[in-house]
Amino acid sequence: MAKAKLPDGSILEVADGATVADLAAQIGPGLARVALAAKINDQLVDLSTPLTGDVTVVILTSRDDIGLEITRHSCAHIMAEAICSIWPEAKLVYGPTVRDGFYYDIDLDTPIRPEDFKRIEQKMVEIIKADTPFERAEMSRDEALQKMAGDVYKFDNIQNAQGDVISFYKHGGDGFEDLCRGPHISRTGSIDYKGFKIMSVAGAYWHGDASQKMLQRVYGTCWQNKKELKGYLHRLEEAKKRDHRVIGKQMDLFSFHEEGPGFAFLHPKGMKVWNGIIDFWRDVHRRYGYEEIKTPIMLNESLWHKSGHWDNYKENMYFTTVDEITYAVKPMNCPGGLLVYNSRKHSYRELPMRMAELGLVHRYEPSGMMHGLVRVRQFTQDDAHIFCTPEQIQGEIVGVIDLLQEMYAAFGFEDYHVELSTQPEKHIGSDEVWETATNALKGAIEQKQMDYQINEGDGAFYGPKIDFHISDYLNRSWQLGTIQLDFSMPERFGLSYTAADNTEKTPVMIHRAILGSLERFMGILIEHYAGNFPIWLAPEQVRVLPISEKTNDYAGAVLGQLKDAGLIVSLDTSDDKVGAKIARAHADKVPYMLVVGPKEAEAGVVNVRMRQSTDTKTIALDDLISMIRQKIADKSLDLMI
RNA sequence: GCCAAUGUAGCUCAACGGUAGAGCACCGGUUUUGUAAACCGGCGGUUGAGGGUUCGAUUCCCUCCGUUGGCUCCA
Repeated sequence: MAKAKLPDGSILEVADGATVADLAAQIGPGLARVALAAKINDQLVDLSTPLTGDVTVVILTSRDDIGLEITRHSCAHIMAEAICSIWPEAKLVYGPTVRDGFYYDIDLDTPIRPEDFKRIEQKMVEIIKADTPFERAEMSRDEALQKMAGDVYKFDNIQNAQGDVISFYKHGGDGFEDLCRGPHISRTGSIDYKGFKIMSVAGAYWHGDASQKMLQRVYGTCWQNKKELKGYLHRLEEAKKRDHRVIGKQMDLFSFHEEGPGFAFLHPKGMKVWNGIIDFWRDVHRRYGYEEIKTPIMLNESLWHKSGHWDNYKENMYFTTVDEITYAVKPMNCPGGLLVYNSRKHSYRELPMRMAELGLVHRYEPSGMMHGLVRVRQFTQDDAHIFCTPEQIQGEIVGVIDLLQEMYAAFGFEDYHVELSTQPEKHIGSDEVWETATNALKGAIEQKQMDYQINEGDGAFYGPKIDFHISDYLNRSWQLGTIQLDFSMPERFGLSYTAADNTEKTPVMIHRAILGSLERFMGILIEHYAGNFPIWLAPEQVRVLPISEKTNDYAGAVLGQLKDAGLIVSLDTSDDKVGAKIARAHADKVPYMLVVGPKEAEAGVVNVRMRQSTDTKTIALDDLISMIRQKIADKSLDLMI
């Protein structure tokens, strides 16, 4: 007899060699029907796995995240079979699950087009309806290699596979078989044939290596049922509405033009948001002891030879020649900052020196890389370079993290993750210096009690770094802040300071950015707020809406007072009814709408309506002004008055 | 850059091998309006650019440019 301990603590005895499916049936016919796979002693297995001895068993259904993932993986196999049945020459490469679905990489010379999705889906429905079992077959690695000797992709997969036992799964009437670790659902019919959809096809290099063959990656999504699928498709539609490119157009914040691909044009309203961000940024940096500098956007090419950018970064740079002198448009601000440092001698008493720069940089990006404001060819970095002694490193890093946390909190970003990248193979500087520097970074993160992930060998060639990442609404991860230690530049540029013992020493240089690229940050902010900027950042804070022309004079007076109070305000004197004016103000995402008619004019008050609310409140204008000003000063995320 | 898709009025989208159409926006008029869109009229397009096929191309084909979704990269 085998003893199975279940999640509720109970122990069920089953005949030795009985399968998980048998166990599920013993627990109840309902469970048997929805069971997809199981965990035995925390190991994922198929329902057909026999039970022996004392084990803990968790039976997984599509309600479990893992159950759904297994379903998706099985769905990927079914799609692979469908594709192979349509294009027999297709070679399967690799088909994992991803968030919300799965993909399968396929080597096939005929392009798979969106028009083909329907017939692939139809074939998949047939396979699901045929309800054939997934059957696992195991063999040794050598046997598997021999079996797949003619298939470069599967042969490669087997070589990369972990463990000594290699498994294959078979399903379908034609005996479709694929190398796979498993587990899988027990029958193809367990998938709801209305619960999946093929989403897109894209190119993907084998092993993600641009020198390898471009494969076709077919993406699909799969859910418990039709309703869940529809919910997912609906969420995608909603996410599209939040896309900063869409909102940017709607709200007239910025635009792009063919004349300058990857160069953003900020419109008046976009500039209001931009200036709101940098006013705050300057205030914070002043408080944290930074000085601000500004360096030219192009500098003599020779400087970039000296800095090492010519050797390491030339492909991403723009150049221009005037009077036979070649200038490089700066892709980074550091060389300019170094020239500023070197413009006079420095004493140890001045350190740490924190020099900030909102530097406009240009980086040539391959055309396929560009994406709205978040991936551009020209952007403004909120850069700073800190020059300090080795002993000061950790304290400075902690200071940067403090500053960063204060800024992120003001924008309401709670969810970000930290990555520490360590010494890469190709690097400069001794192992000792790297260790000291890496420990300083680690020490600072630990001192701040932050969780972090280590990216071994992912540092820059000149030093280790810490990166701060956040996810946008479409779940793409973006790097915002970065703190990088640099051992290369101070030496290349012969930086020095006079130490207490009157010797000349080389300072340590820390590069850091908090928001990263202001353009990108603005894009992320737009999505984060869905265009509903908090009052302190809103490109239009208040709009006055007179009921009719008869109240235009009073509305004008209200407008004047709001302007005098320093608020960004406008007046809608169009010949529309107030309902239309309100609808338009909502579309423009204006935080406060002031409706004024004869009643308000008589009493000298305003009727306030807040964005995202249908409540209204009548209030004296002076009171409203002081409340709004308070909210701006507090950077309040709440509009309620 | 690579793979695929795509480009029609300021915006969102129709149509089609035979002279391009709607809604919103804009302009003019009527209305003087009370909390998410009053009514009437008008303006607006060498259909991304350039070639080719054709009696005829916005439609089919090619090249280029932009954009979108991915892949590598990174702020």
